[in-house]
Amino acid sequence: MNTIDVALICKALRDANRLQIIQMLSDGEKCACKLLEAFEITQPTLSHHMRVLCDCGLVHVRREGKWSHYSLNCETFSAFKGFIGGLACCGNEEGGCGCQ
Amino acid sequence: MNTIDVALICKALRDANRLQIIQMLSDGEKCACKLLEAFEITQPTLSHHMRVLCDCGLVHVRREGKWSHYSLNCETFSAFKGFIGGLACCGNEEGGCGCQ
DNA sequence: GTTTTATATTGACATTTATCTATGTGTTGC
DNA sequence: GCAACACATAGATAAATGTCAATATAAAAC
Repeated sequence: MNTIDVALICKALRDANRLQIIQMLSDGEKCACKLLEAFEITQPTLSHHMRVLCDCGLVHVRREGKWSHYSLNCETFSAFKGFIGGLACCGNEEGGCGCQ
Repeated sequence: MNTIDVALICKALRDANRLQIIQMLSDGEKCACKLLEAFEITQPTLSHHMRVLCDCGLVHVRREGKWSHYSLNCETFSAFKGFIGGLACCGNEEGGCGCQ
């Protein structure tokens, strides 16, 4: 997974509602109707959010009759977690680039 | 760290340039001039990006004379990694919400 | 077949945002 | 003090985006 892919996923997660959707899906597969109950948004807006989440590969949809069941796409999500988790952060306060 | 904070950070990381800046800072502290060399953007644009990264708490700036040295803010960044890493994803393909 | 139900698509609109040019601020060196 | 340097801020603009109302699609129920 490269920077572009990660940026696409972050772009999808920049919305607090979508982030909360991911949190809910992390608990297990949910259908659109259940997700809709949890938010103060209209149905088309939720549909739009789910499309964004699916487009970046973070979420998978399983259609069954008139229901749409959404779940996290493990492969993409794990790769994303790996990228973020792989970034170091501690022990780099001083003497980096050699300016001055 | 709650959903709002994480969404703010994702909002900051939604830009591929900023994500790459984080990647560079993950390697150690860098001054603005070194960062600028790595991108095809103007100085004010870089300054804007750094402000966004600082505002969400992800990056720390150390001013020294006329130089600005940027580094990852370990505390915020670790909390973010913890949030993302803590989201489960596997083994939830079936039977979630009880629809139907 | 008609109605209801679950979800998706379209089109519009206000807000946000990435980028630029121009300018300001603060520091260093002469 | 003055010029050069590193960086920040202000203002403008085009593009992206979250949201909604209206409508379409597609399955289920009758």
